[in-house]
Amino acid sequence: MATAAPLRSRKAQIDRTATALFRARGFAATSMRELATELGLEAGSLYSHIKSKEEILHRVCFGLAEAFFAGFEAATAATSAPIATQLRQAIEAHVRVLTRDSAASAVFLHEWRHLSEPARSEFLALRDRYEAAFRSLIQRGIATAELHAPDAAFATLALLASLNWLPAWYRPDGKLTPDEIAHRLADQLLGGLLNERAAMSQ
Amino acid sequence: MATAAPLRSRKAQIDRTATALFRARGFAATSMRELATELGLEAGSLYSHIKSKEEILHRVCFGLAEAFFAGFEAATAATSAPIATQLRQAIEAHVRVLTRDSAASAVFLHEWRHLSEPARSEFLALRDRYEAAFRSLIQRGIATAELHAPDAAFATLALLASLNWLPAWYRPDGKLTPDEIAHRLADQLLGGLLNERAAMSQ
DNA sequence: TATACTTCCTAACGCTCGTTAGCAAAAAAA
DNA sequence: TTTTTTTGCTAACGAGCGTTAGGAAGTATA
Repeated sequence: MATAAPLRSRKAQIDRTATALFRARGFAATSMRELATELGLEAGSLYSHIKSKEEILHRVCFGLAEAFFAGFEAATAATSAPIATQLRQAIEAHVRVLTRDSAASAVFLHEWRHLSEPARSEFLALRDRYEAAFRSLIQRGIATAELHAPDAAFATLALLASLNWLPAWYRPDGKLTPDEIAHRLADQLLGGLLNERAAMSQ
Repeated sequence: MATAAPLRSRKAQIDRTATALFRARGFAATSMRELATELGLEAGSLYSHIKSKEEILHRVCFGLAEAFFAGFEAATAATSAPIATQLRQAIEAHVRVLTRDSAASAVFLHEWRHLSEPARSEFLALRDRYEAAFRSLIQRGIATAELHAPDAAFATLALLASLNWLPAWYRPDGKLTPDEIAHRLADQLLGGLLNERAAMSQ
């Protein structure tokens, strides 16, 4: 019944469309009938491809978690590099994931609470691990005097906060490219953390 | 039928309880029956005090908007003060509103999309005005060379982003008082904006 | 005491929800 | 060509939703 060669599998199409709806209306306020209409289907037909509404949310949330971890690990793979450099690259990697799919990012950031147990707890554990990785990096930077902050945990939260607000205002057709945004954000956020001497080399 | 003197009006109790539920589960996923149970009532009884579910959301969102504006205007009333000082006080005022009622703040930040028109547009207009007020302050700071940033709009978004993530991690029983948090956040966020010379006087 | 107001109840309304069962047609594989 | 897989339909299920009508009991006011 499919007309031409589908660019992506039907399942992937459902995920993409659902992600956009979840972002715009929220998970709970998005109905399967709405999603089906958006895809030109009837509600029941969705279940030939997916198991449940929550399954979609699960895939989106855990898929993005994987992307964030992959970005961080690539950014900090060069363990001999200056901490400030690693942190800058981790920030830019984080921004790149956020901008590559800002709808999925918004869902990742706000809709995870609609996961039921045990997925919800698993998700939060992942998020904590990610946050801890950033914190550890900043702590090491403070220890080596490359960075300067009164409280590493506090600085980490403020840093991730700035980054994670991005999907709320980022527009793919805006005047700044994702890379420019990443660079500027890193500049501004590292500005408050860098030690004056180290700042010269950045 | 009321037992003792109610500390607050029933309506206010409903608002408070609903706010907590809206924050925890989201507006759409919170049912009136759930809210009623939390208050020891039946669902229908709520409607002796309120007109609709959305009316509660409306009150929370617009009430907080008012609080934010009041804080900003008080912080910037001394127009002859250095821009950096005004900005610091505006930041601290914002944080104080966020910490005074972090549940309502979280609802204000995330649940406004469930307002129906025209309330939704009115809300967004208010939010834009508030953001513009911050941006204007920063722009003037750049113009007088008190502040330093490549792009005022960008700096404003990053600044408010850091602040608005606060309700996500703030705990009233944490080790930092609201004032300490406000002060530290202001320190860290102004750090990236202050010109080096002006920084001495801060 | 009579009157009004506040507060809450029970019962039900029309509606939408996520999901399932059973079937059918097209596409792909054999 | 036969078989299997993919994709989609219609119809309906049980449940929960926000909300309302109408009544009753307690409290305050006159």
